[in-house]
Amino acid sequence: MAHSHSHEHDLIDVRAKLRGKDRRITKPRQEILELLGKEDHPVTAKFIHEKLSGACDLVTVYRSLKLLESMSLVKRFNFGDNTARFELISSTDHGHHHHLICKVCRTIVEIDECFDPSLESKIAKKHGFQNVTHELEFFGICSSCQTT
Amino acid sequence: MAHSHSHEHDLIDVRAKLRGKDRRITKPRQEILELLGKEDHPVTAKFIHEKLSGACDLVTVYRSLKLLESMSLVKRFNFGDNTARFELISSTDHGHHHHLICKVCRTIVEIDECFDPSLESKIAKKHGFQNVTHELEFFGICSSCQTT
DNA sequence: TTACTTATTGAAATAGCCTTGCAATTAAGT
DNA sequence: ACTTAATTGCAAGGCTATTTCAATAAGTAA
Repeated sequence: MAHSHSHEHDLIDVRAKLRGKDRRITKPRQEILELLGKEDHPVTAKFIHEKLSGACDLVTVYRSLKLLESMSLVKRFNFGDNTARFELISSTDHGHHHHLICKVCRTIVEIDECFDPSLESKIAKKHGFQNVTHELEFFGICSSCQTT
Repeated sequence: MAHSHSHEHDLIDVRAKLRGKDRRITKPRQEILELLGKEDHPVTAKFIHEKLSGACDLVTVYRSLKLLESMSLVKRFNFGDNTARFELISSTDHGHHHHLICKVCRTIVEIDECFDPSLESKIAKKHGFQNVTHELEFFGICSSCQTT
């Protein structure tokens, strides 16, 4: 999970990565990273902006997330509601995990299971693709939302 | 694939389904269904509107697609570029198949393979969810776009 | 066919997410 | 501190998709 290791360590990584790219460690970026470190599930830019309540502009949140994504520090998810969600990439699962989302209340559950990686390489080979990855999300109705 | 069975048969189904819902078989809806029947891959509302060149308004395309989706005649896909894509649900695979998308040129390849369904039921059971489905898309770099 | 009822359409306006342009600000190196 | 260039805030703009409402057309019944 995103919050399972120390934030200090993360920040050192970030500083190193930023320096190499001629970029700066700014207050908004630090705050966004810190917030993401505390969240268990992917969150929207709007959510981050509200939680940070005035610490920076919403535009800056978007820009920061885009930067952090390009640096592979943050992963972007799309749950089909036209709103991007972002999660800190954890060092344990390299950002690769999936979600189970309630179609009714939009509750998100983190999923560790995945299918056998041979499926991916098989597909890549069959169609001559390289660097094949996948996006997999599960949708259903959570126990609270079931009409029984 | 979407175009693998007769359009006439599809239209009979559509008529029956529409009648039961107190809805009407209009020219735009017929044209959209016909167009989708000819496409091999999911297409955007804008694409449909352009192909139909003035046959109806773009708003009508959106509305029709939403209706057809609610009737399980059309399936909506999301390839992460903030644009919904739509495909006719074929009677052969019940609309369940996946795609391999080139990250560079956005070429789409239809994929028949899928992981073992036991993974889905396992996840559903573990978290107390019902009616669990999944969205799975593969992304990579196609042979034409590889720098080698 | 004609008349009637109501779903559907087109056009313009609106909503929501996200991006861009530019002047003002601030981080980082010297 | 000084300098340089990245970054921010604000306003404006872009794009996908939805809503409103009067006009239109599909389906039904006479």
